[in-house]
Amino acid sequence: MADMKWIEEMESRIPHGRVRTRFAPSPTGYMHVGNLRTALYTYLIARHAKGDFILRIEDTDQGRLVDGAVDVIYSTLRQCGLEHDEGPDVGGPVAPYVQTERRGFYKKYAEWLVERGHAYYCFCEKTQSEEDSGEFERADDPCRDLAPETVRSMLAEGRPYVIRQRIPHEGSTTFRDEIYGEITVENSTLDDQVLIKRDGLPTYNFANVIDDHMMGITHVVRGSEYLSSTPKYNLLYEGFGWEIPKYVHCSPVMRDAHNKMSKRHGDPSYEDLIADGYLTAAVVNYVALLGWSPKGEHAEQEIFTMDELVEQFDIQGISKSPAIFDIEKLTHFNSEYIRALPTERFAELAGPYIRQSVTNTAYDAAQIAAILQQRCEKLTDIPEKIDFFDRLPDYDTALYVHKKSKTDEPGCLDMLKKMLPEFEKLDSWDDESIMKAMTDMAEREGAKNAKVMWPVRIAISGKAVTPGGAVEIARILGKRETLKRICIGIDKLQEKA
RNA sequence: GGCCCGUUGGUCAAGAGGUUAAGACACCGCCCUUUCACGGCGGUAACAUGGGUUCGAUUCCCGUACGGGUCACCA
Repeated sequence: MADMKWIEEMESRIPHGRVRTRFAPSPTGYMHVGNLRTALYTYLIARHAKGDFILRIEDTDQGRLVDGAVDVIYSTLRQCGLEHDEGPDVGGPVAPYVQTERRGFYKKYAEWLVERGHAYYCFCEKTQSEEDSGEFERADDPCRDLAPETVRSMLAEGRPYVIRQRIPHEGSTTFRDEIYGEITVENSTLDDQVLIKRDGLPTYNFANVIDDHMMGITHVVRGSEYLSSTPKYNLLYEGFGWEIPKYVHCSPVMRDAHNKMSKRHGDPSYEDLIADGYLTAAVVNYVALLGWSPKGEHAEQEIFTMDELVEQFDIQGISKSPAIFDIEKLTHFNSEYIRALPTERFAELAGPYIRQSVTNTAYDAAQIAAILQQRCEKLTDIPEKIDFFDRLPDYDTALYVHKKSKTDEPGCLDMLKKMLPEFEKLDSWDDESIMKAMTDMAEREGAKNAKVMWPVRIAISGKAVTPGGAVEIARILGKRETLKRICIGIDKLQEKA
């Protein structure tokens, strides 16, 4: 007999009258980009409607259990600004929020569903070969129409059983997805899926329906792989006489035209991207636009704060077709975010990367950060861009000739020789003085500024491409080191000549 | 294979019967420039396909092709 008292008690706890969404990850130890996007959309739908965002942990797959995996979920959501209103850590009106702690709930609902005629006990023993060959067709299931007293006695005997959903043989089921619209399928294509397994635990599909209902979820947001099981969900809701939630099925995030993003194929997870030097805000912004686009006056906007996303997000803007993850476009977003950072904040983030290659603390990290910020696409680019500070430049590979021939090799040597005493003469070593020494020289020589600055840059950095120009680099290097490097450059060029 | 879904440039995408078919990334060119970058300007590049419906289809309908999903006592 179904425990109606308990069910009524549970039903009375369900919040009504507000939008409630849930993110229900399985704790795997990392956050897929696709999962992150689902979490984001789920969060945005709730917040946009001033509703509740709930975190539920689906940890029933003990085989996949990973230590500390739940903490990864908490910290990722926190970093991304997806704060939940209810969840295992903060509690809430429909606790518990961890599926293993809800173990006992499902069977009670399943028993009730049996009484309502939409599920039945099945005592069939299936061999593995029958299972594999699909020999047992749903329509054939002899338990579907067992007499009640037979069922009672078999139960009393302690015969093992599963509980199956009773799906009508005739007719069709129509459900509405907020993105895909109305979808109708023939009931004959649906099978009497197992709700409660032989071990008494629910199947994923059943647990989901029960949890979503018990938690008052109004918008079920999930991957499109669940589209084909949705008719069965609908039949379950109908069988219980419950209000059907709105479904929002999101197409997958792909690695290429054929495959989903996956850790297995070496595709980056959220934490991999962060380790690769991407900023959380850039990742979130990019991912938001991967499968969703704003409408109306904001249709052209690409950079969004979380508040703006909450304001603008609209289910109508979610795309039906899969989107391929494009690391180059993410990189573009990242450089936009890096450039927009307050200088102190960038210095803070860049510090560790700067020290990876500039170990000499005589060189001020803040000054180096200042020349880097506008020219850095991701944080991990930093060490290689500024490796010349610690190491003497490699003049043998340095380019002494500008690709557009603004300067030429003999001119370079000449110019370095001329600049050496000018720099030596300087009393103060600041941008203005260094610049003036060089522009004065250019003027005297009747040459373009580049004719002077190019060889100096090469001599002191050994690179054709540097963050900042000759002036900034000379300033940070200091007068002594700058002079030393120019002398070496002169020697090298003379050797070559 | 059955059922379901999808298909606009290389990628993300706008478009809602009549548009020179937006915009962004990437790429190319020019300008600016103290290199690169940034910025500015410009360029290459798309409606999978065949039939309808219509005065008119990227837009609506049907078929085909291609792609994806799903057909577990996994989640």
